[in-house]
Amino acid sequence: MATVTASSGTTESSSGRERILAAAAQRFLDAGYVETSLRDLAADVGMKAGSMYYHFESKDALLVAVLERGMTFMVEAFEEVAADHPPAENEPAEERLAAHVAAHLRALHDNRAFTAGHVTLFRTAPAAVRAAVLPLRDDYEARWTTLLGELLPDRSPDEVTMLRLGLFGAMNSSIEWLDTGRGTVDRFARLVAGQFWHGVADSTHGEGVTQASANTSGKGNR
Amino acid sequence: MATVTASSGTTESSSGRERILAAAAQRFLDAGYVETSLRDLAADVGMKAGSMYYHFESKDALLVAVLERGMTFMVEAFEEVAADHPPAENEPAEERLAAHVAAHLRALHDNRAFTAGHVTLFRTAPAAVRAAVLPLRDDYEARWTTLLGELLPDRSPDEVTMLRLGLFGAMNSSIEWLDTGRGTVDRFARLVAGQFWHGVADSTHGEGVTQASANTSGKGNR
DNA sequence: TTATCTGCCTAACGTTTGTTAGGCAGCGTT
DNA sequence: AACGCTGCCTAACAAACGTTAGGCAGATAA
Repeated sequence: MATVTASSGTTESSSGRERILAAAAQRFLDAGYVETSLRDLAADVGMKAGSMYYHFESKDALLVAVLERGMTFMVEAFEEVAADHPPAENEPAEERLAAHVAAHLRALHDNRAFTAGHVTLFRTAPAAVRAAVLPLRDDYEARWTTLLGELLPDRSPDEVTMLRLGLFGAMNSSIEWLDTGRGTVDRFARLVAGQFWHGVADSTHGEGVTQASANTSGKGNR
Repeated sequence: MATVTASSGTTESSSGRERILAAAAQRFLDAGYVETSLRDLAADVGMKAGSMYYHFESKDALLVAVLERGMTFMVEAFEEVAADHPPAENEPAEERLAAHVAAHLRALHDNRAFTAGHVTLFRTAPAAVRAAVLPLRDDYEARWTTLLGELLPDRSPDEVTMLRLGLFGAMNSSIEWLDTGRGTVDRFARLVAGQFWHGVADSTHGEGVTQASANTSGKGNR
């Protein structure tokens, strides 16, 4: 199986490559990987299909580049919050969790085009693509596992793992229904963090998530 | 846009149609919809590609049939539990929730091949396919919304909707990592139900979810 | 001026895809 | 015996796909 590389290359910024990357991310998100043709993609950026091979060695490499950037956004957002909420301080666990949940959701939705691929099309991506992106994903997941392990010292590692996967499922699935918008994302973040920590039976919910723009019927799916 | 029908037809049971349906469900789950070719699919059931058009009018109709069956499993499982846990009795809300969570996860994993499509490939399915399956989906979601509304009378409808979507995300994403097996699924169901209701800070977790066969590194993705 | 590199285009290639028209063996019914 | 239905096959179709080889205008450097 041929390896697929995509990271770096030259000085990173050339307008052509960047425009292809952005258009590809958007199309992969809207239509999926296989159903996106290089000809349509090229038309988006005012090129012809063959021309894109000057910037990317293959369609697979394009997907790898999109996914790598997406996961890089997530890792950077995590690191930023981790710096502000170090484990040493005796900050309440609930607040540390809330900060990380908010950061995850913000990074996810602010860079939706690049990050959503990890939710929607990583599973069925070509094997070579998955292999190329997996180290970055494992890295991010390991940070969360460590964090939750610190926050829940009396839970077994297996429980921590399953709780993390459940939390990821709750957060990441919002890609498919939560209307983008800072206020909305932050409100959902508070709801999820509060629910994850205190449960839903707790009557002391915050200021409330009213007027949330949830796509309640699913009919908005295009 | 041409409509796509698939439900019923004859007496339902003819070996040919049924074998195609099962093989298609499995292949769609493993490889995705577009990346599954009718020729490979036909080979699975010992046929040639053209022969399948005797049973299904198109590839899209095949996908519709798979998704319809999957959602039917879910609805039936819900109804079964709803009959045993009627709203009238003053059963603790926590127990009603736990029963429904367990039923959802069991139905999901016991019929994995048919149900998983709703998680993994509904979003990017052809528009005609989504339109054909959407009524069944809306029906199932409405049952859950009603249930959660009864269980959480002091939450706003918007909050209920978002909590449901979060719960669905946590449950449904397990399709991608939870090893099938009755014991495992039931243990995860108890963990999720307990976490959703009491939160993760509650120290009185049940007998514990040890030895859970979670695919912790994600490396198991094929 | 000449040479080199960047960035894109044209035109084609081989392959794979969903789909269809027509045929044919086996069976039960009349 | 003739008929019709079921269930599958063969062979081909047009369309779309990812990818490649070669070329060409413009800028930059020697």
